[in-house]
Amino acid sequence: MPRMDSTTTGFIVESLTRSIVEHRLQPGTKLVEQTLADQFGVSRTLIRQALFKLSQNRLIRMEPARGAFVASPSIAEAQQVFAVRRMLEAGMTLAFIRQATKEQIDALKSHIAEEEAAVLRGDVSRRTVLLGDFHVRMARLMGNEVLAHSLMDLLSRCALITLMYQSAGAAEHSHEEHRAIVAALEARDEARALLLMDEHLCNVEASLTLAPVLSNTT
Amino acid sequence: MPRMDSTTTGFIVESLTRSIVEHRLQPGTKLVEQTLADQFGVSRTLIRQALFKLSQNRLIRMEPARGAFVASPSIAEAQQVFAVRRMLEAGMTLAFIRQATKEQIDALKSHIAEEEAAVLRGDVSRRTVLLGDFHVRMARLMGNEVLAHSLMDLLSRCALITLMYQSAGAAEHSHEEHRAIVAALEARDEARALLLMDEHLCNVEASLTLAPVLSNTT
DNA sequence: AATCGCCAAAGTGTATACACCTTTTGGGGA
DNA sequence: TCCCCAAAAGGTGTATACACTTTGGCGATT
Repeated sequence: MPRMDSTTTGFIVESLTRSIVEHRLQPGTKLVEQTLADQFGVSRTLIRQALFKLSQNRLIRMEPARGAFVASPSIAEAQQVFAVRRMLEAGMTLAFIRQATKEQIDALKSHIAEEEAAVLRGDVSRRTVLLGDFHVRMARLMGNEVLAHSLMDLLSRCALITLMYQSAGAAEHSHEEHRAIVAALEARDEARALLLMDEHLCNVEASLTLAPVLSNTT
Repeated sequence: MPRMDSTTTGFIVESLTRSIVEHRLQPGTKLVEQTLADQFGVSRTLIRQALFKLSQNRLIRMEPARGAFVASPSIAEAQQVFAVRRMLEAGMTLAFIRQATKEQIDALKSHIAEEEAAVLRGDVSRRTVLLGDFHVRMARLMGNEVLAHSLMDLLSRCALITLMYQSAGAAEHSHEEHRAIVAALEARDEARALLLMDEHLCNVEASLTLAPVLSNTT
């Protein structure tokens, strides 16, 4: 397939990411290059590029000469990912309160409205996407692309972690917590916003079937 | 070259990284695949893998159908990288103070000793490496590989940024600041350690020829 | 003299070929 | 029957071939 368009690899990455995050490919599944190549109608070259990118995102792990497997993050790794998120998002929250304009806060509010719409009409997959996007959008609104990119990375890993370790009443109230965070941001209440954000992340982590969470909050 | 060993690509990545970070390849330089392939004595396949990895690290940027170029991070990007480092390292400092054992603090002290040795014998390149490693080692000692990996990423970008924007008396006193941070860690003085770490990062950033720095500290 | 267009050279993007490693399977011996 | 080894099948790692895009220069046209 000569020069389909320059986003071919990106398309494959997106497609596989969805398959993993939406559970169509279970953790531990082996991804055979030629099989994927046939399915996507491309050569192994492009598949290998895509797999390599996914391995950088830690959504799959590649074992030399043995192949690529859908990642199955350990509990320890899950806790580390959440710990890093708490560090990053605490800093982000502070920066947001100090620098955000009214327009930026309004943008967050309209995101909350989108979340609510998805919740009300019971659109679970859309809701899941939006709940993750809330955090990335905060970073983007701050104009810090480096931060946004780091967070996106962590969030895709969180999606996988959530699916592996989710328990019964998982993170139903994330949307309400987001709303509370935005309220604190708007009130420019640093302490409260920090606390709410940290609690929120701890709640998400605690809703998994992992060991208890140690917060970073003072 | 059939199956040299499974670290061939890694070797090329390391080699190019050094070339970039040590200024043998200046920002903006085009990296032609066949030329590199000849130099390393491998095929373009492996070179492309290496370039792809470097582009994920943001040490190079790849333009579709035009090639790979040594990155030249903008001032804005530099500031964003430092902002993220401050967030991450503030959290790390807190966690370290709360969780670190005496052995872990001693490990940091011995790192400081290594730094001092390099400073005393005027080994500039070794000193540079160690000054960066201090931060990564802190993360490693905490047992958080996710954090360590994120920091390593940011540090390699910082190395490039430093080379692009360094001014005359660049970061000579980083070693002393590290020593002070470790002292605060040992004293379990949270506020002081946080302050020192934040100041340290601000100093590194301020020693560049960028616009003034806004700290995250309260 | 300046500009536009076309052609050739250089270089990237994708596919394919082939070498080597891993895994599995089947048969023979204890 | 069970274990072990060997051979074949399946799959990854690297090299190479070929298609397409970009770029620089030369010449014709205005």
